Amino acid sequence: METRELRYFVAVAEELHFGRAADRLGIAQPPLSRTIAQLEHRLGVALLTRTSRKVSLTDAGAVLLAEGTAILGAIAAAERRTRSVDRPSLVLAAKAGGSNELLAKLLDAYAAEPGAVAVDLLLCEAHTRQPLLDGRADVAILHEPYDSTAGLDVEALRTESQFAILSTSHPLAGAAQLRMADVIDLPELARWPEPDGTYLPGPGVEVHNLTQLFQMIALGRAIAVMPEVVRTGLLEGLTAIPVVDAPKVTTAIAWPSHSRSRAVADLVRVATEVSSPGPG
Amino acid sequence: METRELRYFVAVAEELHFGRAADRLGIAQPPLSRTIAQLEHRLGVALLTRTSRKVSLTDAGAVLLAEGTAILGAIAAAERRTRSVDRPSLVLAAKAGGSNELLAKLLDAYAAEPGAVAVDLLLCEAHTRQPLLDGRADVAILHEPYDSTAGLDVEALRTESQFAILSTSHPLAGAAQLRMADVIDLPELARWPEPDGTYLPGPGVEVHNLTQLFQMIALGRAIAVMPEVVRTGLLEGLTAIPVVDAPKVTTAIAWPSHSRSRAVADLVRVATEVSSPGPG
DNA sequence: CGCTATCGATACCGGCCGGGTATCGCTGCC
DNA sequence: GGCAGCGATACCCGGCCGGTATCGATAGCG
Repeated sequence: METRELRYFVAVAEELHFGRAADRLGIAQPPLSRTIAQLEHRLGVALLTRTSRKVSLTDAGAVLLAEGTAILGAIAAAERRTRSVDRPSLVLAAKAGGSNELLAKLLDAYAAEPGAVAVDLLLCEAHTRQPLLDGRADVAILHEPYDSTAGLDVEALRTESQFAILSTSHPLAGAAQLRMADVIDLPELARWPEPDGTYLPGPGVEVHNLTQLFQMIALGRAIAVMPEVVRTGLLEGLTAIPVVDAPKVTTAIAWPSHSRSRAVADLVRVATEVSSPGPG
Repeated sequence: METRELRYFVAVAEELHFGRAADRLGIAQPPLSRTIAQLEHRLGVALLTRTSRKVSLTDAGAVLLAEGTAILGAIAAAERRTRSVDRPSLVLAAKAGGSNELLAKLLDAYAAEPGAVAVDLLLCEAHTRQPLLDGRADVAILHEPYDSTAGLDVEALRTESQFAILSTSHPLAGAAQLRMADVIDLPELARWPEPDGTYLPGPGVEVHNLTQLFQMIALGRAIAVMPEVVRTGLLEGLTAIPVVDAPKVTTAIAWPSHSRSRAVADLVRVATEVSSPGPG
């Protein structure tokens, strides 16, 4: 199976439309049809069912789509990592607006290490997992269970309970504490994008970063349940109320499991030291 | 980067010889040289340093070799899994001769499940990780910390302490218990292959499966430190003595982290049920 | 019920690229 | 210094990839 075939198949499987997929790939539609047919022939399985009006995935196609996107990400990652060997530097992916205090401590402590390399920050709107998988980042700060850690090596840094963030004018703003049942069905509960960038259907506002979320909350248009850490530096007019039965959120540092980089190992070690209780 | 380029590069990087690599790939040497040069040009990095007498890897080449073999394995896995979607069956990799009792219970219990599919057993000489990565197996039984679980999802099944296995005529055979310091430097300590099939240098006998190991031990040519489970059905003339400070060994069931197979999920659940304490 | 727009498949053609053979240039060795 | 081994280069050929033109099927519509 060639990379080209995989790229073409993934494009069609995502678009479910040969014309649009060909467009996205920058080629004409006939060679695309032919390549997919060849791939199916060689695998001996139908990947797509097509009528002249509709294209859909078979079970086998769904499997190949899942594995194929992972493989294409791994290839992109391999290229980037291979290219950047000679200029040692580290890209750390983190969520914009989140965990800033931990991040600052980590960067300071790592910079003081002997043999520290330059650390570039990749601030992501939401998910830090994708850049890790496709090689745009070497290490990522993420939050379980919100972010999936499948296929990554992970070191937990700290665990926090969660708070409801809401406008001080919200009816629930006076409560001393809340339970998930109090908030889970509220129509103003903000919705985050899924890893693929789409939103699950629902009533709440669609937000794609923390700044936007906080503005929405301040305007009384949204509420959210978030880890304790975002309380620091909360906007005027917002309040945080503990949600006692919300699942604990673990802030963790993650890296590709086959990473052999000295710099990554150092950064992870510093991260655990910085976040562990005790002096330092 | 195309799969073909990656295959070619990995062949050269492993052989460190263009002629042999071309031979292994079934092509002539000139197109191989040309393809590698193109790859280097496109990546903008030297992957190999060649004199007319010797080929060696650059740092960048070492990175690409590591990532490339993983990618090629993933591609092979994707093909196999895609092909076998329509004929649901499951391949379980296990070490030949190890954990047989657990294995039997697992297979029996799973077969009794509603919706169980056929389970094929892949009995490996040593490492069950590789067949999992390259798609020859869907699930594997492995032992931490002996086997690396990087990139896999793992469910621990049971944890055991370790025993020294030795001939009854061995000088240490009479001891009630041992410590690692008693055995670690013994010249007859058997050596297992690394994941790549090679052996680390050392004095001990090179063994590649349990049967062979036990024969060597019975002959007084070797000793080994192994999990408790191998005591059941120990050969005549062998004895097992607890090594009190040896690291605990965890038997675990592992599967590729992006697996979405119902059958795998069922098998893992049954495995945890079968191995958990209590009735059943 | 037929016209039409849409969409994937097919037919066919041209250029590029991947693979082959022949050969060169370099290097270590007897 | 002759020779053998090895990778690079030169050059040719055929197949495959991508393009245009067109077909066949189907859903929507009046």
